[in-house]
Amino acid sequence: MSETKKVNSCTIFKQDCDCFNVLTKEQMQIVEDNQVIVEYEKDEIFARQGAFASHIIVIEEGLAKVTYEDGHNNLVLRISTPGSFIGLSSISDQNRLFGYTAKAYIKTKVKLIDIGIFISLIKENSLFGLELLRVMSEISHQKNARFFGLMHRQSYGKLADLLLCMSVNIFKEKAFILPLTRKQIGELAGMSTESVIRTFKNFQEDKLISIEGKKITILDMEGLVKVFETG
Amino acid sequence: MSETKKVNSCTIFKQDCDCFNVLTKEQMQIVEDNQVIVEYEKDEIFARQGAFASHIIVIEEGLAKVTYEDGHNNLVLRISTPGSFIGLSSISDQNRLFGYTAKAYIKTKVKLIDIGIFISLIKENSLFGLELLRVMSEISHQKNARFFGLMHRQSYGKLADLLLCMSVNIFKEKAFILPLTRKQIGELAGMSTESVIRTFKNFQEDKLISIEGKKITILDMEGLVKVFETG
DNA sequence: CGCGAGCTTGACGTTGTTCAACTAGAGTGG
DNA sequence: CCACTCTAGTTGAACAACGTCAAGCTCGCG
Repeated sequence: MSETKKVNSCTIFKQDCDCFNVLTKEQMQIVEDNQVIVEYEKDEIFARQGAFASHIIVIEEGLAKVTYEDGHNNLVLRISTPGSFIGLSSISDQNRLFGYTAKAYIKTKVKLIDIGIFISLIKENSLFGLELLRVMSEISHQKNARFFGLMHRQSYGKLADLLLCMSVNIFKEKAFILPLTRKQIGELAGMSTESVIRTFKNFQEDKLISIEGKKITILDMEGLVKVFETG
Repeated sequence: MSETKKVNSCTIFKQDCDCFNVLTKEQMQIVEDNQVIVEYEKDEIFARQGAFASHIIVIEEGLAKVTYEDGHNNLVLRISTPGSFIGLSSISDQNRLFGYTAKAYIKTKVKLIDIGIFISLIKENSLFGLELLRVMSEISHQKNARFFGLMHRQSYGKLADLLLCMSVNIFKEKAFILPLTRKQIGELAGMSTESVIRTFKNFQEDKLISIEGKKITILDMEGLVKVFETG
């Protein structure tokens, strides 16, 4: 009853959308004629909060983090994996500014689509707009779940959540190489670097996971789920 | 530099949208022929997370809270004031379920629009869809700012934020009657009832505000802003 | 008049941050 | 090839902010 779903609350999800499928052949051609593929290196910023959003960005390959900042602190809104959009929410900003910053965790290839063209496609093809509404809605749900987790869970639960999400949603393996530093993991889970380390240590002592450098192996999936649910 | 904007981070904002203005006279007529006005009493729930969203809801009068729940805990996503939509994100959910719960803080009048009709309007009129994208985008920005605040501020800052937002965005007065219990204020600001009380007490001792029952008067706006910025 | 919800206060415990020190490994340049 | 440095990771100790608990209080209402 109280458990509506077993969804985990991370916002690191693969969001494949059919948006472009609803375009006509001609419209698709317009997109293809006006898109640019760019590759960014690790740690490069390819969308900066407050800057003019001249393009809609679609991640092709790689991994990026999307953060909201204010100079002192920053909050990771989500992780973007191939297929996800960056800058959708700028479509409607009257100034067309990015509402957040996107930075490559690893070498990341993105597709840039001119925002003017993108908007004209929305105006021409209402189904395209509807699909985009679907995407934004999905992002919104994910964000709600993510923030719910960040607010109401404590470190054990948050970190278990993150590991489960990485394993289940991103890598689809029980063992995976996490290309993030402890610090980055910390900001993702909303906790300090030290707490991440200590919690990892406890997880290892409890035989839930094993860690060798950046390689994390989930030894006891059920146990970790239990921590996620109760922590 | 580091202060990009002076925006306060609450998600209790008035979100008036021109969505319906882009409809043709005929389309507007369809909306009007298919809308129902309903009034809910204080504490009544008019949208329940996980339930079928048969209608899009527009707040006409009153004040409501939108929460994300999981049985044990709940997280206030935003406060809805007249003009705001509830259920927009269900448009695109394939099951058309509400992603959150909406509950009236006070007597609240809402307009219900059949979701099927709403969607057909989006399909017919791409400008309508674009406007809705604009709204969702706005909600998204507000949510980012809100959670940024909830995550990175401590109780003083969060409560100062809330009071400023109430005063500036909702009531547009330095003195206003907050129709919420301490507990409700607490869940809004992400803190315990007791912490709300203690913080209020401190604010009064510092001559920032005065409180008589539910009536709150901001005595020192600048001081409160300072607390908001530094706390 | 008495009940109960909301409010207030104090004491206490705990989580998790912060700080500081130390280690390990990866580059770098003489 | 060996200091030298820099980053990332690790550990311990101290501390602070908050939540929790428990107890009284107050006020509105039946």
